[in-house]
Amino acid sequence: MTLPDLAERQREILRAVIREFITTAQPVASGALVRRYGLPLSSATVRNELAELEDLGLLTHPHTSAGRVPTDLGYRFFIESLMPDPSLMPEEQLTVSHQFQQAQRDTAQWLRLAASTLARLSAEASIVTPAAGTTSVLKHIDVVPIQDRRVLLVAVLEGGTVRQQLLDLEQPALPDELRALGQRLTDLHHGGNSATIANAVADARGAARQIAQALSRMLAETEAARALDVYYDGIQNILAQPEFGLGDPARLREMVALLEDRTRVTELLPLGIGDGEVYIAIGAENRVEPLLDCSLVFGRYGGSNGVVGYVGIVGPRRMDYARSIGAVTFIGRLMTDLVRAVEGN
Amino acid sequence: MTLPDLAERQREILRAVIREFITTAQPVASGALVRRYGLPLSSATVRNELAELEDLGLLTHPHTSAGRVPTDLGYRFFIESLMPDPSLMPEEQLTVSHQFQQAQRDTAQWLRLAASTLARLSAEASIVTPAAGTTSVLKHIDVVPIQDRRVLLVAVLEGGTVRQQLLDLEQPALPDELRALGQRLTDLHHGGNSATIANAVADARGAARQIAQALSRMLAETEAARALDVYYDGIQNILAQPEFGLGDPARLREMVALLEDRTRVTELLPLGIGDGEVYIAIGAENRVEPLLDCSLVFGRYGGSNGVVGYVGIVGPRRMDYARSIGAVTFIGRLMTDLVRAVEGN
DNA sequence: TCTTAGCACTCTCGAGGGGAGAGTGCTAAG
DNA sequence: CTTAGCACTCTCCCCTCGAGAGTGCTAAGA
Repeated sequence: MTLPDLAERQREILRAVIREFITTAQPVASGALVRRYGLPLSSATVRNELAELEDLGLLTHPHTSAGRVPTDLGYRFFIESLMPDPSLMPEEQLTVSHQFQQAQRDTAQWLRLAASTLARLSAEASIVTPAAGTTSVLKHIDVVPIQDRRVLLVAVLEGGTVRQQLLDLEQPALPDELRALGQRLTDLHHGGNSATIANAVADARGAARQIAQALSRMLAETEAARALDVYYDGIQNILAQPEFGLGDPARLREMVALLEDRTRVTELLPLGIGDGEVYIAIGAENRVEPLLDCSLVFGRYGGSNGVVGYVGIVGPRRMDYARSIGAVTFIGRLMTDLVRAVEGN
Repeated sequence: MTLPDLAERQREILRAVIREFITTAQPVASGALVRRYGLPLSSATVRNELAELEDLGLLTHPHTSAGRVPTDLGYRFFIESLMPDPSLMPEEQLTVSHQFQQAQRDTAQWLRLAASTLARLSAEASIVTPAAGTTSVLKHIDVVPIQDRRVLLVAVLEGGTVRQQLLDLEQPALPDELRALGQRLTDLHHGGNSATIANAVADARGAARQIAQALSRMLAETEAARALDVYYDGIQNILAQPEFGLGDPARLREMVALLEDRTRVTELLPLGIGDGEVYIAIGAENRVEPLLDCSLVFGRYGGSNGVVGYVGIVGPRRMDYARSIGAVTFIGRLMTDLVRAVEGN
């Protein structure tokens, strides 16, 4: 589907239709366009242009005597060649950056903040996944004594994730011994992943062996659980959309169920896109059933060595694309900076 | 408001009305009761009894020719003296315990699992807060080198929370030095809180001083941020309730907004209750505006030394209280066990 | 005294029927 | 090429009305 060429006046009118529809959620009438956008034309002329835009597939009619509504192609055209600069206002950028700096420097909090900020900026629902590579790489291991044989394993992974796990040692150990053990294991397994650590288990004995086993399993589980570690926010914004709030409640429920089900949300991620790119799926372009009436705007962020995460927005087709793209781009950049900082690049 | 005494037949009828209303969400007719519960009575007799229950304030009428609906007092009576044993089935308990054991032993994951399990068991929305004392107490500190002057501070707190923060040291340090520093700081500040560590800052120099400052601030922030660390799940279940789905969409939105706003959710927590108790607010009994048509079922869990968290369910007045209470009690007990394990008791 | 059949009465809910209003498409004139 | 004018269409809201469900009351029966 290639995008048609349009005369400047038609571009102007299409832009106005989409702007109007985005704010009112009502089919746009020719008269309203003339009135509200001060076009130097009569409504009849506008009607002729609208009819032509409809022939080109950019607009539709809900029924004969209703105003015009953009089609998916219409939105696409808008995004490709009519949209204003989507950058956030400098003040907004500053405010958001400031919030991220003020947040405790903790990955989970950053992710939560990213999700809530995206939701607030776009007034839609947001999705954020943690940055992670395809395999988890160990950076540091620490063994914290809890009570005689019981210890807490704390593992810092490449990318800044921190994992913890309780473990009951076969033999009791003194805090100093545990400390030394943590140090030795860090030296030994630094840079290792689930597989390499599993290989090294054979060479170890006693507590070191036990911990290495636990570590290997933990890293494997981390990779498996990664898919489930998804942050979302702004479901209330979906409920506020007139097209969803007034429509079929079962459909609405399905949408929310999809967002809440962390195993399914990951189906939405545009795994193919590159850094800095923005992926946009309009309406039926995304394949997930309950979201056929929704649009997705996703960005990717991440560090150098294949460590990537996604930030995205889910809203009605009628969403403010410029704003969403601006928000996704900006938050994505912010998250990239944070990941890079933790990585040490 | 004291609860009235009822004859056995009235108790039977009230129980049937509530059971029926919970499943159908429709006003209950006298005829339907006779038909569906095999009462050895005519509908006229049941009508007389219903009228009396209404006089006692346990039931109401939406309008003259409609069936009966329980009042808040009716639900309260049901919970106090009509409800069956709320314990979950042994198989369910086993399944859930198993899931918790299988989960990675990670506090955040446990909390998430608790929220989703509660939501699934009760088919309502759930809220879970992490276990935390009124002040954060340090248990272990670790300094992980990232890149020359940049380090990652990892602090393990009493109760199993793990906090992390990036820090740029004034002077570069070797990994071994950092390791020793972590060890020294752990020995020094173990058992300390934000205030005691702040006091000790004056005595320290260089990196130790910098880290102590960061630690103190981190602990203070942790206490402040605790209120924001809330897990919820099952919003889709709220949307599935006919009383909310078909009603005012703005009202529905307010409810979801309340759940999503972590600063406000904490207003729902029954700070006064004891361990093992279950707090139940029916309808208008809870003070939070958008939830006047909802009931809350909350439990408290926690360790010995004032470290407590909350698990709860939010649903329509018409919720299955036995099931909700059973779920809250069971998950609360599970969480208590987990916290105790991390504490080392 | 308790139970129940019978019946009048009330209220909701859904279907059907205009009428107003908004908006279009077309035609013909400027 | 633009635009005024007009017939036509479709939605939406309001009204009505009948069917159905359910109650409250009364009077008869056990």
